[in-house]
Amino acid sequence: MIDVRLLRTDADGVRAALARRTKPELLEQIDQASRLDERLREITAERDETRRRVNELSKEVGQLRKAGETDAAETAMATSRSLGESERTLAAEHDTVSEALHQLLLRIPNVPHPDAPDGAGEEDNPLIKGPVNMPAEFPEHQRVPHWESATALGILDNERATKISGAMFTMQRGLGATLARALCQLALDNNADAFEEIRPPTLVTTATLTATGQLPKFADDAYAIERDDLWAIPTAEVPLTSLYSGEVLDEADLPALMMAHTSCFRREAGSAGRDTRGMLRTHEFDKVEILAVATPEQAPELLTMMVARAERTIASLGLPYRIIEICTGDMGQSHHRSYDIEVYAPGCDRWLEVSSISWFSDYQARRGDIRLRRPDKKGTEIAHTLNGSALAVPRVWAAIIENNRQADGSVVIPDVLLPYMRGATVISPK
RNA sequence: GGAACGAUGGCAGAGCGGCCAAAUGCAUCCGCCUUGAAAGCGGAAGGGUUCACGCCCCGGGGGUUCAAAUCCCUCUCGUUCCGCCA
Repeated sequence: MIDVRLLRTDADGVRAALARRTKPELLEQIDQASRLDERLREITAERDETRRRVNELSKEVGQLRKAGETDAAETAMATSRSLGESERTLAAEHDTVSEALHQLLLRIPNVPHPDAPDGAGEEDNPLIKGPVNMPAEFPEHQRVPHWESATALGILDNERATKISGAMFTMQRGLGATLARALCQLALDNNADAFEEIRPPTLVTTATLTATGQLPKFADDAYAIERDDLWAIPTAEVPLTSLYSGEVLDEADLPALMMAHTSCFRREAGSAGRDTRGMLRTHEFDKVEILAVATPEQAPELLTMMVARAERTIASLGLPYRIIEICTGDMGQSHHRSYDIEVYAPGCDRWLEVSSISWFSDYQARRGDIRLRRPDKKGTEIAHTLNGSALAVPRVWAAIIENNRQADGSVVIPDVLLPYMRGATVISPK
């Protein structure tokens, strides 16, 4: 949620910043929010003045009663009673306008960082680094899509996953399952020096899913368990961001760095038929997420640090990769600045997004009410949040299967994963 | 799932419907005292919103009343007991 006060003091600045997202309808929404805010302030002032008089009169009633002046007390009560009527009307109007403004603000995206590159969409995302580890050409045996080679190796059994749970669910078996878990372990171990490991719940309340920005706008993309009013998390970002919601953190305790390995659940509504093969897009997958709650000053450096950490893990696997920055037209609604790491998969001949690292400025923290207190300052301020995937399993798994495929059809396991593979060094055909 | 009790400031814990933003203790900060500290003494100190006056905040929501931390309803969470259970 953007700061309404910013809208008040610098409406033109907000307009200009959001115009960079190249969504014309946003500007209309901002104007509407400004109008609602103005109206809200008028009503609030009027309501508060009425309340002040009621409070005043009520005190008088008490004093008059005590003094035995019953008639005067009755008069004051009558006045207060009629004021109470108008107070109720004003309060109702206040609540209506306030709710309308709130709903509108929930849907207005974050302002992009001044240095975020301009652009209309995906095609304008600038390349920041790479390609790294990219061979001049790939031998024919690497040009096999993982859904074919992995199925042949017996480590991917999507046919049975579909039987059990329906389309777009996957299942790894044997060393394939071990490999998936090894990737998570690697990502956790690579970040354990700085990040506290958390094992959060994967079912969360509506309030929690709203705080991170998934609701109300993306309700169709999340699995809902209606009977209990719970939602399955699409990413560990959701519970981790809300870990400190409603709390005031001491500046000395920041940044709070957390990581978690969880299943992630996505309905992928609207993407039926796209990327449905193999492990490119699935309803349930494993991911290791890293996340920071920080002061505004700490945030830029943390963003760099988190990108570097995600990169280091990908690089250590020996996969061809590149880093791109997300331009204003392609940025997610909560993002302030954002980078993607992509891995090349020769079998499907595609760059696969395997990590997305973003700085949310105070957008999420305002929704989630995460604040910080400075030692010498009165009051509190809204914290900043950042998060990113340290490693998302399916696409990295797929890229390993394709990139490490040998001429005989076997797949060599990257060295950094060997400690987690129970002695296996290669996945061979049966 | 059933029953009883509970939820108040950083923590603990008072609080006859009006004198309650809220006692007291601990913790914190600033003085005094001391070579320095502890103890003792004196003082300061909640959050949100507003340019400000003010308004709002005693788990959330609703109600009664001129007036609610206080009464009523409801939800959530916690504790204890019973039941069920991997």
